[in-house]
Amino acid sequence: MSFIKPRSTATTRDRLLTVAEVAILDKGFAATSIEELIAEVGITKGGFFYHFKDKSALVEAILERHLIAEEVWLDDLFACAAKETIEPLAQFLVFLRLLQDQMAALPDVHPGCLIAATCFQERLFTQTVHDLAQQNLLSWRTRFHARLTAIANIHPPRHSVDLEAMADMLVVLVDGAIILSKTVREKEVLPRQIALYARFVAAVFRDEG
Amino acid sequence: MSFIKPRSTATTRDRLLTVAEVAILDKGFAATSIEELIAEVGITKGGFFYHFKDKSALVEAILERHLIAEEVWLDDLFACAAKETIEPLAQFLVFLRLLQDQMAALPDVHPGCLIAATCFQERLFTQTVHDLAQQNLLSWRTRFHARLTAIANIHPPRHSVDLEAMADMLVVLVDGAIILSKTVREKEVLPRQIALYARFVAAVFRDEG
DNA sequence: GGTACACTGCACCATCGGTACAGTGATCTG
DNA sequence: CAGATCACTGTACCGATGGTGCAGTGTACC
Repeated sequence: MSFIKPRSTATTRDRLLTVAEVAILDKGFAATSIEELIAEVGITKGGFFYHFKDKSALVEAILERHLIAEEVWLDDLFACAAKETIEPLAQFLVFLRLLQDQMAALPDVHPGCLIAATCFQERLFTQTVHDLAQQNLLSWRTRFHARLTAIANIHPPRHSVDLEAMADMLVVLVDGAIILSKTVREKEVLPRQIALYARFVAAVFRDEG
Repeated sequence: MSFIKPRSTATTRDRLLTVAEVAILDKGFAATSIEELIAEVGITKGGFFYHFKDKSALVEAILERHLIAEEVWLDDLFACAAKETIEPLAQFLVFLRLLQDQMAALPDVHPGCLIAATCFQERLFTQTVHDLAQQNLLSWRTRFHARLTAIANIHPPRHSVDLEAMADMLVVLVDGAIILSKTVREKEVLPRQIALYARFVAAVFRDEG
């Protein structure tokens, strides 16, 4: 008596991804059961395994979607910053300001970071999942390293610094701040760390005065 | 036919803690089964539940032990730094150098952070576990905030900075760097971030010249 | 000699991830 | 309009794992 008509795959699969992403960030991967996900979406177990061959494949799909969305998000933020100024340092500082504002505007403590979550549960995930996580972080590194190099060409750094480490520092700060803010339950931690990073960047590159 | 004679509780319990800590850092909490732990230690399931009422109690005990050990470790590092100089800024920079060296000396990628691991698996642990994690991070904040305040009293900061955020920054960098280094599998990430933090501290407080 | 400690050994339960597969209504294709 | 394909349903079942309960047992301490 299936009075519920089949929905398009895209919709059901996407709803599954969204529901799972929220649940995993909220409770952790291991604490999120397939049964609870299908109950929320309104399908059966068979339906779940029709879309994903196992729980790890679900995480792969979430991560893939997340990676694309994050790239778009960062591109947008940089595009916004580019509207204000074309000067590389100023532009980067505007970008950081926008990032900080968005993090400050979150209603609650940041929901968490999928990449960090996968990193502490090594054996629960396939190699593909870890590869996607790696790809994600390296993309941040490359992106910011390019910006910093461009800045350094115009503003010779006052203190000799490792630009790659400085690029890494932003993603490191964001992930670390999420951990700290979740653990001590203070939502201000993340925007404050971004602000401090901006100070650092300014201190290194801003011309004397 | 119990030909294996009972060992003292302290020993068995402690061995359980050590084996579990290594396994959890290596594979994650969910992927670490009680069965595998007792096999390694050489006791039965009944023996395990004699010591810990459940898996979460095991993590509580590991965290409690870890907290104490970490305090001792940091105290030692500061004591070492204090032998070199009594000047607060120089002392803090020596401490950071020691921390960096120790992290650089690790044979492999840092094994991970228990606190971070618990933070992304919220529902798997009791409130006590989360409270212990919070206590641990707040202890870092307090410790470093006191140092930075002492430094700021002597060396008025060149750039106005949020000293609490700067104190948080160290623990944030360490946790974040562990995530990055584990994910991209580069062990240099952690010492490099500590070095960069030291640069930042120096840039903020070091007198002109 | 008695008691507490630190277990053993075994039986058993519920949950959960995962498999297998037959069937079914809606939709697309020629 | 027939037939194929899609997106599932429904059911039955399996193994691993966390966890319970409890009686018994060798050792150490008082």
